[in-house]
Amino acid sequence: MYTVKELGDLTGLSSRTLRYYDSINLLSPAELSESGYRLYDKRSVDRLQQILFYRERGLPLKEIKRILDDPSFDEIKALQKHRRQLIEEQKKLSQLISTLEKTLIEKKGTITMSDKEKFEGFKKVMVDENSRIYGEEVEAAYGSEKLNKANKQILKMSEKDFDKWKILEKYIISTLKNLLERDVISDEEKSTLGGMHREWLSFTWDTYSTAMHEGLVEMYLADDRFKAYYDDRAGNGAAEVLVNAVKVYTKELHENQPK
Amino acid sequence: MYTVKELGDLTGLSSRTLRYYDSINLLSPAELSESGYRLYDKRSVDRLQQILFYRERGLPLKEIKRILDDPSFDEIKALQKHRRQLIEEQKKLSQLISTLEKTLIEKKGTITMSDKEKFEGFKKVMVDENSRIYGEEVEAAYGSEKLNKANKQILKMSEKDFDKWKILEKYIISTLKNLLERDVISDEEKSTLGGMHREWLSFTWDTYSTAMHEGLVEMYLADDRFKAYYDDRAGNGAAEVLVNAVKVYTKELHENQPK
DNA sequence: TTTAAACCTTAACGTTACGTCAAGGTCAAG
DNA sequence: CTTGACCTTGACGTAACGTTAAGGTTTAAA
Repeated sequence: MYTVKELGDLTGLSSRTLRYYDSINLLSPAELSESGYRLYDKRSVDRLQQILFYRERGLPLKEIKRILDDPSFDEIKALQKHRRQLIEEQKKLSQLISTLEKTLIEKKGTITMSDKEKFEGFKKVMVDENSRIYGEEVEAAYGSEKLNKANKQILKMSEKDFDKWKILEKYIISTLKNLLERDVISDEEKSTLGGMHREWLSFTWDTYSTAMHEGLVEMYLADDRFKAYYDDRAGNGAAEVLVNAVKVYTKELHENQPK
Repeated sequence: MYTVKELGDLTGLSSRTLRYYDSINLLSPAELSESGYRLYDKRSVDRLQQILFYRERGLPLKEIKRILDDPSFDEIKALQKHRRQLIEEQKKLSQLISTLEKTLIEKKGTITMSDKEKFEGFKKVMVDENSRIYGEEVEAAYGSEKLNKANKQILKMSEKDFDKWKILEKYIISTLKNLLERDVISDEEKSTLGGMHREWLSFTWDTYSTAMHEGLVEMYLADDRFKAYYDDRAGNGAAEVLVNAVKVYTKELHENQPK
């Protein structure tokens, strides 16, 4: 049995918040002590965990209450949905960090960003409760129209992404080809190429670190298969140029001389 | 020049929000049209981007205004701080997903969780404007490698994912090869390797628990075929290094104690 | 050329999810 | 037996908008 303070410390919530949740009947204590203290038990704790997962996803408390109090509520399915949503959220964050890093480099004067690019990653992950948790019921009731629309959007998106991914790769290779014909390559050009490669990478890697990026391209050199891939497509020495470009790019991310 | 709606569409904000930001002097339009329409220019757009980065980190608008209006405000430094903070946020999310996955496994009846474990990852990332100004090295030390993404398994493994899977495996092996040539391997490096292995694993495993992860790598040692697989590719003793690395990684996950 | 849709404006009230007193009761430790 | 850290129920405050109302402007089509 936990008191409000204890449960608050456990979860990071304030006592006031727990009292508020009681007042709106979102989370009532298991019982009251003789002197009227709220006492929470294991079941409350589990319910609170669910509440916080939903809250983390940005659902209003009223909606959370509706969902949790629904007799057909399926805890496991809800948790799986949470996981998908959080993974989406993580993607958004990665995107945001990527936008931020691009901005950083832009401020240092080597690239320019479109206004649209400046806000990639900010927009909210869509929270559509109806389309999955009660997927079957919704479909039964309203036909599969709404559901299909949602699903189609995901498919369409990834198809588009896939195209973008391939285009980006082609672009990298043609840039490499261009640069190989030149005697001198400026750091700016290298950084731009490194950034392109990073963007290409971000389609397949959800998390990014400069160390890992450098490690990957170093592997390009060590592994003949990868080296051959770039050399074949863009010309001899292409892999080396790319590795060098990525290093310039990651170095710029770490340094902080303005302009 | 953008009107409210246009800027709103660009950023994902509502017109009302932009009008509100104007009313509190957080973001004023560059000028007003003849008929009184708000018109935003490039400078507004850049300022708005900064505002949104701060907002994403959870700072109250009043504080954001104070920071941006401070004459000593350094845009580049601010962006770098955003980056560190967002990476921190990413870490929290990974932790949360891990908690969620543990909960899922618990619900399926194979493990039990302490009440404390049930809330790991919920607590807010500290938003401390003043601390950590001198933390550039910290950033280098804990890159986001450790922050692995959970299961891609939701979707069937696409061609794209399959490539990533193979690249990741190559990368693990080349890291192993590197580490084998060294006398001392830090816990950081081990943990990073363990995290990579987990990410690799997540392509084929639906759910994750540290116990399962440990169990799997222990099997690597017991089963000669697995041991040979890594030893052949990365050198003698590679399997042991990997097992050790995974143990460091899972231990860190349990202790929730970075560094 | 007019007319309807889709913008824009200010003003004002509503809402969510709490924070913050205030005034008082309870409990374990010293 | 007193002190300090808890707890209680109000009740008002607040941040960051959403929403509605009442009306003016722009644009593109009929």
